[in-house]
Amino acid sequence: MSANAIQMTGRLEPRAAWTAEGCSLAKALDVVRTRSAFLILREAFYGATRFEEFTGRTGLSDPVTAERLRELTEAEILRREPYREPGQRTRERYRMTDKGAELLPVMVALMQWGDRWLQRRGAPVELRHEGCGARVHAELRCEDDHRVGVEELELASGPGARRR
Amino acid sequence: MSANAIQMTGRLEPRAAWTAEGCSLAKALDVVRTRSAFLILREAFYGATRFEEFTGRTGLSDPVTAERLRELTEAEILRREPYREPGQRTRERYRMTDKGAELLPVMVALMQWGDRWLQRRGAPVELRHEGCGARVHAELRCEDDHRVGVEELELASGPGARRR
DNA sequence: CAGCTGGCTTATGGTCGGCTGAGCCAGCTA
DNA sequence: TAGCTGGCTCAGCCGACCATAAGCCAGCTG
Repeated sequence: MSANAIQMTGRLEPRAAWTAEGCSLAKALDVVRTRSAFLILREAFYGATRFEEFTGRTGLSDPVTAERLRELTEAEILRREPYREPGQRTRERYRMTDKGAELLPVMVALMQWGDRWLQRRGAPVELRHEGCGARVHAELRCEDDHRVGVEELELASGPGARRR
Repeated sequence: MSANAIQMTGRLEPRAAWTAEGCSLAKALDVVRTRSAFLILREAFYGATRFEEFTGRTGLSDPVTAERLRELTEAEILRREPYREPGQRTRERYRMTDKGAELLPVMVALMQWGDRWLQRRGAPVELRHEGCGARVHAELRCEDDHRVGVEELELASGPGARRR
């Protein structure tokens, strides 16, 4: 067993007896699989709401941006809502739903991995805890609030597992 | 400003004055952008090391598996090493490097989002803390160990920012 | 009422990600 | 020596992802 692999317990042992069919990771990737979707979500977290902001800040083309916004809205990660600036006509803007907001740990985790392994001089952008000002990162915790490393993880069958 | 967006501080305000060029998230996505790469990493975390395990458990075809293993090895996320089972010839297997292991929070975060929003009956597979047995999840913390929600985040310029 | 702007859509084409099906090579086993 | 198995490679194809270039429409501003 590799040093960086997760231990198996209970009904998941032996590994040869099951596959990850119906896996939540695969399902999540079916919803947000593309680079463009991640970039649009990044900008949504950064506060972008208007079409032009999304294209301008991500460098994506108009057609891709439009298609992705449609898909993310369809998936209820973004919500379209009308708005009106003074002296302007009514337009649509895009805001994060709670479902979308819960993708934040994914984004932060990816970003910090990039900061650590792919940048020379460290993070170009840092996340800070408002008020306290300390840097923010994503980490694994158990419900008893212990910090958890790879070697301390066990896999177990959950409530959504298919019985056979 | 949307309720689910991050606040800006200091040199990052106003947002119109900067773009996320050189962003770590985009760089990370350049390394692991495909569904197949995520699935292979999932299986590597679950303990797979041999070519046949990767193809069998992910459902990916041979050519894609081979190409992805090559790319992940090239990116130093996996490491090839020779091994030999008794009465067999020497073969190669793939193991996670430390760089690869640090992608675990990304995988866990994606998986838990899928568990929460895309499954009917909850997680098919659960992660537990070895020994203590409590369920494990990914979350955001600051260096002072406070739990951090979306509305409590601030963006600031980091050491790797481009000055102009 | 002409023009401009924001927010798109349409058309076209290149590159990438994935599949199937076939073949190849090393070395063990019969 | 012939076959089998694991770990691949090669060829050919299709659909998804992304770009560029152009056009469209609503409604404000001159």
